[in-house]
Amino acid sequence: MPELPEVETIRRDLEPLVTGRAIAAVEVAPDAIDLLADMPIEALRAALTGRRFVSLGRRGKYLLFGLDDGRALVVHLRMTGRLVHRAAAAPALAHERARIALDDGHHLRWSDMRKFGTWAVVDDPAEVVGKLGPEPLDAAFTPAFLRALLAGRTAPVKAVLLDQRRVAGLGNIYVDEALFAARIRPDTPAGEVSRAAAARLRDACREVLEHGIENRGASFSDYVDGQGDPGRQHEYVQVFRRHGKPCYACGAEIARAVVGGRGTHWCPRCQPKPRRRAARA
DNA sequence: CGTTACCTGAAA
DNA sequence: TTTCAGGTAACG
Repeated sequence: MPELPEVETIRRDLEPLVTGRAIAAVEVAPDAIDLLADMPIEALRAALTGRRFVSLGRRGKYLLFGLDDGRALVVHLRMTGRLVHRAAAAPALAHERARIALDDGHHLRWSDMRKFGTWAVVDDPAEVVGKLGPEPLDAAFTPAFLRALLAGRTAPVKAVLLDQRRVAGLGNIYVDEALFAARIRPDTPAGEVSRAAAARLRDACREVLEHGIENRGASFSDYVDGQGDPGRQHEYVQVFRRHGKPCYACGAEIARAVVGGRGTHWCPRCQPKPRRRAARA
């Protein structure tokens, strides 16, 4: 469900609502064991109850809740996880499986239809996020960095962008949108992306993510923000899930195929196959 | 490297 | 009934 813009929107929503708040109680549904990577529910409850939230950060698609004992609650929403701030008396969310009671009469409610999301309390968030690639909105994500990432690889450029160890935070929506904006076909072998195209792609990644944040995320199905409201970015996508419809730029029919194991959308005219270096006569 | 599994519900 | 889903880890 959530990619960088969706997780960042939730982070910005929740940060002022949880920072400084103490944790009065933690309730986890009995069938929510798989929520926790390694920790028994009782250990989670003991680690959180009585603690105070001191910060809320994000790395890639992870939310990092800093605790006043120096540890951190690290949450990943995977496909359908939701984290919503609600008055304590508010009715349960659909598929609600956990809640954190704050000391101001509100809850952080957790729901997760597909049960893929994870929580972990760790001494150092690097235990979880240490292997991620750079943030695409940081200065370290330069054209030269991206070019080096792609160089020499035969995997589709889309697969490289989706690999969180190489760049952190891009997912299926924003990769398709960035490749459209950069006029690169998603199945192009990464090593065949030209220097100029790689430079366009670097800018395109940043632009689509920034637009996604400005529009508070894309709600194609399950994503909601920290208040439980959908975003608007799905109204502005150029190619994602638009297969069979006309390209806004040229009118050609948007195509769909599986690339890198994921449903992939592109404009066959705006994103032509790269011109192979002419064979020597 | 690509494929499969994890789980549930909506859409085709 | 079958396919598909915004993610990732574990396979071969």
